Order: sequence, then C-alpha cells, then structure tokens
Amino acid sequence: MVTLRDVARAAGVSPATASRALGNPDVVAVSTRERVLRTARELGYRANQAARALATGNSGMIGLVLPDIESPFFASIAKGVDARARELGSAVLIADTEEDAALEFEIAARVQERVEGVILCSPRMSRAHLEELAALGPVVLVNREAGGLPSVSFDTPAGVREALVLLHGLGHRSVGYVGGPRSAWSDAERRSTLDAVAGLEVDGLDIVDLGHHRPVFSSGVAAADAAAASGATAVLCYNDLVALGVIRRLQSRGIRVPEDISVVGFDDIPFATLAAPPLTTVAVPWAPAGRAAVDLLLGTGRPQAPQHFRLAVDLVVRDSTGAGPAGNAE
Amino acid sequence: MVTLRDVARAAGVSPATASRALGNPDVVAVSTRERVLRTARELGYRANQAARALATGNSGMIGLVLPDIESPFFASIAKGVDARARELGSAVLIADTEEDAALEFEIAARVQERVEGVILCSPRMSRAHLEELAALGPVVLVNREAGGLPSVSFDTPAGVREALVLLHGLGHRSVGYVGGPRSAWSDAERRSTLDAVAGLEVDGLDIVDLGHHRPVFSSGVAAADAAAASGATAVLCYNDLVALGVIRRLQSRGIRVPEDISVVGFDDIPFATLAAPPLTTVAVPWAPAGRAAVDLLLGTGRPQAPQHFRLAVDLVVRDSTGAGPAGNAE
DNA sequence: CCAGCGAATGAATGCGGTTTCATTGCTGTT
DNA sequence: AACAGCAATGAAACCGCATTCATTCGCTGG
Repeated sequence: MVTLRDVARAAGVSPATASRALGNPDVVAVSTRERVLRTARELGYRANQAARALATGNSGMIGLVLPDIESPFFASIAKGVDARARELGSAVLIADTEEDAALEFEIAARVQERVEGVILCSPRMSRAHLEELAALGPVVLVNREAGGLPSVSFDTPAGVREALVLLHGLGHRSVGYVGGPRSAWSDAERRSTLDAVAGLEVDGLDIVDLGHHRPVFSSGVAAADAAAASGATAVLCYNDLVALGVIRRLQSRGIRVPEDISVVGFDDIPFATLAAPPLTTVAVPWAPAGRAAVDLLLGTGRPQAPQHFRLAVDLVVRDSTGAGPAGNAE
Repeated sequence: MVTLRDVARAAGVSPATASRALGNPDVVAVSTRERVLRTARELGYRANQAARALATGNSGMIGLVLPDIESPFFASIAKGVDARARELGSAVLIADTEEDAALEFEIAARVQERVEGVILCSPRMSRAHLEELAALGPVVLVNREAGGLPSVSFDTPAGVREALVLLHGLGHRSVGYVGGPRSAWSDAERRSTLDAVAGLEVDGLDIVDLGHHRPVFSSGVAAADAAAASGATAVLCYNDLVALGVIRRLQSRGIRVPEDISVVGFDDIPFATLAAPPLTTVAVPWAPAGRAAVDLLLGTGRPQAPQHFRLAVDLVVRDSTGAGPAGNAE
C-alpha cells in the first residue's frame, strides 16, 4: 500500500506539503502541487479514509436506517439519499432493520458510531430511544415527527383533501376509508383529516370507516368486501398495495372499477401505473424526501436553516376513479 | 466525547488493558474485565471506529455497488447482503450507479477506498476496469462472470430448459423469445440455451426470435405484437416486467392469457404473484445471492474455498401458462 | 539598504485505538 | 531454596493523515 509519505518522498517534499497539495491545493506553489499530484497518480496513491477520518474527526459518511429496503418507497428514499449524498461528497452506510422495532435502536446506534449522522425512515422506536440516539449524534427523521428533531414529512392532509374533492366532484357522496395499521402515525393523521374535510369543507360527504388493515396486497380482499357491503361508491386506501388488492378483489367479484366503485391509493408506487386500471393515487415524493433529509443532516445552508421540511404531495388522477351515482356529478 | 483513555483512567488501568478488556476479553483477569466493562457502560463509551480501522487496518465495512436500488431484484440483493453482513458484524456501504456504465468504475473505486471489499451487481464496466478494481481490493461479482474473479451467478440455462419442457409438455410447439438488451450477458446466455434445448433435448420445438427489447413494462407492446404476428403459442420473456407488459398488451388486443397464448417471465419479482393472471416465471434467488456474495467476499470458510457460486433457479408455475394447441398435450 | 511582511515549506504533534515487548509477581518443580 | 514458566498488566510505538507552529527566503517600502 502506498501512503502519503511515499508520495512525499518520491516528490521530494515533506508529508505536510504533500497533504496540502492534495487537500488544500491553493496554499502550495503551483509547481510543487503539480509535481505531487503527478507522482501521486504515478504511484497509484489512494488516501486511507480511516486515517483521514481519524485526523479530521469527519468520516464523510452518513447513515440510512430503514425498515425494509425491498419496499418501493423506502427504496426510493434510498435512491434520493444516495444521489444527494454523492453530490455532497458523502458515502452512505445503509442498514435494514427488517421491520423490527426492537432491533431498530440497536442498529441505528451502531451505525451512528461510524457516520456523521443518521437518517431514520419511518422509525418505529419510542420517543425516548429517538432522543437517546440524537444524543449520540445528528439525526434526521423521515415520515415521522418527534419533539424538536429535524424531520421531513409530507403534507398528506392536503392529499386527502384533494382526493375527497375529486371524488365529491365526480358525484360520490359516500366514500370508504381503508385504514392502515392501528399503530401507524400516518393513519391517525389521515383519519382526522378525513373527518375534518367531510365535516367542514365538503358538503354532504359521508366517510365510512372500513377498519384497520395491514398495508399489503392481500388485505385487499377483506377491505373490498367491507367496501362492497358498506354501500360506499368510492374507496380511499391507506396504501397503493391495498388499493391494488381491493381492485383485484372487486373485479373478481364482478364489481367494475371505476364504473361501480372508484378506488384511490396512496404513495404512487411504480406499479400503480401498470395496474389495470391504472391507479388514481396520492403521489408522495419519496426521493425528494431523501434528498431533503441529507440536506438537513449535513446542514447545507445557514446555521439556522429550517429544521423541518414538509413536502407537498400530488394527487395523480388515472383510471381507477370515475363518476359516482348519476345525478350527483357537477 | 469519551475515549478509551477516559475509561481506562476511570477504571484505574492502562489504555492497553482497557482495550484488551473490550476486544480480547480472555486475556485479562475477570475482575479487571468486569470493572472496565462497567465503567465503560457508565461513561457511555463508544469506540471510535475510524481509530480502530486505522489501527487494525480493517474497516469492518463492505461495499455494495448496484445499477439501481429501486429495481426489485437489486433491492433483494441488497437485502441479502445487508442481512448476511450484519450476521458477520460488518456494515454495508451502498452506492447506486444510476445505470451509468461510465460512472460505475469511478464510484466503485471510491467505495473501495473505505471498505474491505466490494460486491458488484450486474456490473456493466469493461473487463479491464473490473480487473483494475480488483487490484484495488477484493471484489465479488453478482450476475456476471469475468476472468478469475469470484462471482455468484445463476443457473439460468436450467431455468430456460425447465420452462421449455413445461411448455412442450403443455402442447406448445412454437415458442417465442422476447429478448433483453443486445449488450446483456444474460441475454446471450439464454439464447444459446434456447437453441441448444430446442435443437437437442426437446423434439419438435420451434424457437422464434422476437427481437431485443429494453427490459421494461412498456416494451411489452411491441413484443406482444410481434408475438401475436409470429404465430407462437407461448412466449418466454427476458424479464417479468416485459412479461407483464406483454400480457397487458395481449389482453387489450383481446388475446387471452393463457388460453390463446402462454407467457413465462424471468426473475419472480414481488408483483408477479399479484398480476392477473399470476405470472409463471423463473424465480431467481436474488437475496441468497447477496448472502453468498458476502460469504465469498469475507472468505468465510477455508482459504481455498470455492470462488464461484452458481445458484439454482426455480420455475414457479402460476396461471399465465396453459395448454397449447389441442392434440399436442401429453 | 535594511526592517518587515507574506508566501512556501518542514518538523512535530495529535486523532483514538491496537499491539508488541518488557516488567512484575506468582505458582510449582526439582 | 532457587529458578523456570506463566498470567496479568503497563509503557510505548505505531496506523496514515491533517494541522499547528516555526523557519526560510524573496520582496516591498520607507
């Protein structure tokens, strides 16, 4: 392995100068710098990052902790984080917690030892653990808010509202809500928005609670049956996956989408476009959230830059929504 | 920040002993060890990984370089790598090359500086670059073979063969092949297997070349049209995504799957089960491949352990395949 | 013409661990 | 009783780089 001293010796300068030539080019004479750079290249010198990290106290890495890298939205967050980190010259240490709330803290703490700070995606850990982690080093939350910790979240209430307005405009007067897990922060948020919107902003709209469901495709059958029984003419789902499941079940029971029942999802996963019919859904900007999280973590911007980002969501209307009962449409 | 010296001082031992108590517990007296461990815990000591890496020359990290973390199979590989790495006490540094062959080498080289070795997934870079990278540190290839470099690949020929046997057994005599990108190593491999099997192992089976296509859903329409025009009664696709696209296009033209045409995919992405009809496909063990790659990289096993893994694939028969022309079925 | 200044460089130190080597104090053997 | 041998520990030397501080040298300005 060729070290900086080797380069320095070969170039006829001191290690200090060699170091400067590489890392602080403008404090060294042009001729010297070029000589050092050239011999470094010739010798195939590669800086030892561990040594650099030790000397500067700066690892040049950030951590990314998420429940499941195979989930489309976490993968998208990872994509955003990776891209932004590269732009800023940082490397990304990734850790999958396998949806295990108990492991989550341990894993994150171990990651924190190696990096400048960690990005926690939809963390399930307790608030106390969150704060303990924050004591170990910088932390940024994605899709969760807690205390004063920096976070990036989404304006899902606006998305819910938009969806409801769309549905109402199409003539629907009774829309079902297929909820997510009871423990999910975002499920609670959506329910309260639903009630608020139906009660105040939109006239004569009835929300029917279709229960809590695991956010997976197969939950669709129970949810679809409940929807069909409820008399709702439109369904808003916690998740694209369950929306897709609902559609499938509806179709296999001979109920047409959107002619008989309209379905709206959440997330806009890649497959939403490819489904039949293509899914109307509230698109959540996962990748931009990843980028924003990196910016928050690395403090790009002034010392007193905002500590919270709330990203706008976007209702994308495709073909799983259509006119409601005749006579209602505007 | 609390260092090892702080712990040592507080415990009344030398830094050397403190270090041993933590990292090499059996060479230190029980009483001493416990005292050190306790004070370390009390002080909230966390080892500085950079310092450890510098001293031991061992970063405890491995690199994972892949073209696109949002692709289901790369995500699965990542999952496997992450899980196995954690079992072995390593952290994983991830880098997404954004499908950019030119960036790939640069990114991998930069990753190599920080880790013990890197796992390259479906690398597009030249053989020369591959070897240059290997000179920088240990390298393991996934889904590609090159020179003597350690690799884990898949026995796709067996999968192709299985699929063909299934189709022939169902009475199909003319099956189309929807190919992948011209540059893909695995496409070439499949084509030659196709020819070999059709020519030698299975009687009276005709393979019709349906051209090269980008491995995405939307390629399905061109491929489906070509298939319909070719008179083939079954189609084998490079990819689940194009298989799904083919099915969609076929259906929208009023051609039924599998009654009129059978379709077989490759990969078994999560959505293959959820499609209508559920897709018959050759399942590739991506996550196990990730695990195997880690084992190869970290040299779990004897010094002269095998340097190549070739994992078995598995044809999973679902509902996109059915009987061919009447009278042929066995 | 010389004091004084700034640019360029080198010597030395530290970052926080690990590890070699030497030292100390015992136990057990002859 | 003396000594070999071993277990437990400490002192000190790195690991490879960044950085502070001191030094040298060529210039400028009074």
